Amino acid sequence: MKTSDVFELLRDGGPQTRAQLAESSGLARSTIAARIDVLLRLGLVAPYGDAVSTGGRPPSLLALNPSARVVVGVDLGATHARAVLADLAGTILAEARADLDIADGPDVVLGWVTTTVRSLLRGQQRKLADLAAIGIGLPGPVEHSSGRAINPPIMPGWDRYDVPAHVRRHVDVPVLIDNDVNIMALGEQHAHFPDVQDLVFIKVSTGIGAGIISGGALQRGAMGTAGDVGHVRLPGAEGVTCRCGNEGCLEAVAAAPALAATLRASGAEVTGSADIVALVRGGNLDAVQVVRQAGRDMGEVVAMVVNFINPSVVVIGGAMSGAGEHLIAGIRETVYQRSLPLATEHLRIVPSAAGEQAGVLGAAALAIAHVLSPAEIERASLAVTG
Amino acid sequence: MKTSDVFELLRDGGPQTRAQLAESSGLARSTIAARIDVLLRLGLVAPYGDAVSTGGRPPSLLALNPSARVVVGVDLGATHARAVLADLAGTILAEARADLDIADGPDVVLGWVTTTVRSLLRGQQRKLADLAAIGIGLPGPVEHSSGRAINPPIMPGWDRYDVPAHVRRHVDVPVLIDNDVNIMALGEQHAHFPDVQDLVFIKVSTGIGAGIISGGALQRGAMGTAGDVGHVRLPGAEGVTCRCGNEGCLEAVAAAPALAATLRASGAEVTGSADIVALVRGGNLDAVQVVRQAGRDMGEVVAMVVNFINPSVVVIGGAMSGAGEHLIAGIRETVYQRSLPLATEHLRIVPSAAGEQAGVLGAAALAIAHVLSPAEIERASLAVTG
DNA sequence: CATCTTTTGCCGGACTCTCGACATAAGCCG
DNA sequence: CGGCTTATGTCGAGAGTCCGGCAAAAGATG
Repeated sequence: MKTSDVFELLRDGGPQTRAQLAESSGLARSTIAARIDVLLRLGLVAPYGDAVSTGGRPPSLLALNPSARVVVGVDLGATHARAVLADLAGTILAEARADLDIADGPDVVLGWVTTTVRSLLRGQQRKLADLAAIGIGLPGPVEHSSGRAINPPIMPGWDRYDVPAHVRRHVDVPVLIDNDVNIMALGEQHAHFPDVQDLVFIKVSTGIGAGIISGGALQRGAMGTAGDVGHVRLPGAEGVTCRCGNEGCLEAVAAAPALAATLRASGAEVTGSADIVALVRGGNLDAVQVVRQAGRDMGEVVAMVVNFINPSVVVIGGAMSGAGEHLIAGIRETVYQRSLPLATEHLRIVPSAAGEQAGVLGAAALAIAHVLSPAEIERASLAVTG
Repeated sequence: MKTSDVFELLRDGGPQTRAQLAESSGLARSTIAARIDVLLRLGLVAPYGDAVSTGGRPPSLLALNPSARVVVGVDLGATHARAVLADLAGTILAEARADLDIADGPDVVLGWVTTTVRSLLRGQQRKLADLAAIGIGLPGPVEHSSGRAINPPIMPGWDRYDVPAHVRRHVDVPVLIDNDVNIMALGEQHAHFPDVQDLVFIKVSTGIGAGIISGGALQRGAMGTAGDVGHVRLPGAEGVTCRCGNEGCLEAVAAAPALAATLRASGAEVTGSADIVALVRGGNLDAVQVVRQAGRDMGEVVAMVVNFINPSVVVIGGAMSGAGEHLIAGIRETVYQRSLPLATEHLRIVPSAAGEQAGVLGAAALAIAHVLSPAEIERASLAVTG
């Protein structure tokens, strides 16, 4: 049983002919043909035109068929909900969003999710059977294995609520749940750093959190709460109290509310990260300075993260990342000063290329990873052959 | 091909009868018998006495046979070298150590290693063929896959030196190389926390470093330099310069040299961690206070690590850990104050139980993990059947 | 001591997997 | 257009795997 192996070859080897597959796998052409037949019947693989003939019958190229199935990725934030319909390559086919308060509780929010899943499918003339899985990101600590939020601070009514069960009652497909920052990390990796094994995504908005991909795998920690970088005590920030009850936290100094407060003190009218970003984009010097300083403060923590987990890419995302290079510049300034040369030698610190879509892309990636896992492929191929 | 699966069942299921194995694996008794036969011939499995009869012939219990093969674990420090001969359960059979300067270079140090391997084997009447692998820990950044040290600061002459090749020229067995703190983490996990998937080992002596086991796997980072926690900037330590060139580093405040300097300033005669530990053990109040404060300072960083990677166990080891509960108490004090409740709920912060042996135990564990990996088992069983 | 129960070793047969060969399809070339 | 080259589909044979049954072994039981 290893039709999944053939699939893997095709997946990360690009379009190939049967002969090439036989060559690189060591199996006989006839065996490969049988495997390919299964994958063709599953729709996971499709002909990809003919290659150039070398004098005889032209070989037919085979490639992964991204449109065989679709997945839905859902990104639930504190006050927004976003969903995409994506094919198996992660390409977005349709989008939806709503201003939805997570505090309205599972019934309301998941109700939106299930109706949106159906309407997205309808909008693309896709049948329910085409849907392979749903990935959902939640703004709080999540036990990935059970799909439940655990003591989430901003999600009243969600504590230990069985999200997959709820969704499956309405749409019976596998449902994968993870933390919102984790899926952003996944999304950025999937879409822009497919070959990077060690990536840290830092989300800056109301709070500051990190998603850690190390050794190629998402690191969730013992309780699923890994990635908290907002409450590191920052040198020089003594006396500033944070909503967590301690003082000197990074979040109390460099997250959006703190920057807004600073700017308000000098007369500007700002309430949230959007306003700050607007000011920076408008060239307001105060705002630029404040953001750059926030970058320096964050750099202190990023330097620590770089020393600790030694990623090859650090991605800065979240609402505040709209302030662009100023934030990144501040971060780089500190990181390259404070981190060890060996760790920064090949380090890239970049703004999120996926932007607001990082979350939904990651949720889709989570679903895709499930659907295309060897175990799932084997299960599916058994259903076709048997 | 799945004699390795049967082995796994036996490995983490404890002594079992063939019938039980057949039951839990779903295979037929005869198939299990064939697999067991191979494992018996390999020596990896051995009869483990008879179980109680239920009225007929008593079933024979089978269990992993730890003494089938042996491994050597080597822990190389800046000024010491330590090696153990261990069986496949990680039980130490014989030990050796020497005062050896790593700066003497690969030829001298690895010369000691190879001769020690042979003498350890001779001392236990073991043949060279009984040796299954060698694990070695080096005090610097290591590229695990190639077994080379990369730009190691305290290892002149070792940069990119091919350690496995050198060792294999004299003793032709697989040679696994890793960072010294990483193997300590492995050792502590293997010996005392076999079921823990998320463990951070913090070594405190001349420097401060961490070994990270997350999601059950050692996290080495992109360049193999993960785990550096010594050069985090500490709030309140501004102005103290560190050997790394920055200021305010944890290491410059809480590592052994800093503590020794503080104690010397108040008149005590101390040069290294051993002296400090002796003073603390002797009840010297100054020393106790200094160590406790060092604990608090470290706690600041440990709290950060706990928030970031969310381990279930933090182990404090290294020469300074001999100062015992005072150091740990200081760490706990800060961690439980600074870390998030969810992350500390089930967190244990404990002194290293393996102590000075953590390194060699971990090096042995690294070797054992290689020998007992499914791939290696399959390879070996092919050699027996074919 | 004879019989019964349960485990273990052995063996034939069924099943599956994989291979290589052969026939067919498809395009190139004179 | 017919022969040539190369790719693809089909099929039977061989190898290996796994299962179930049977006989022997080892101890319990009366």
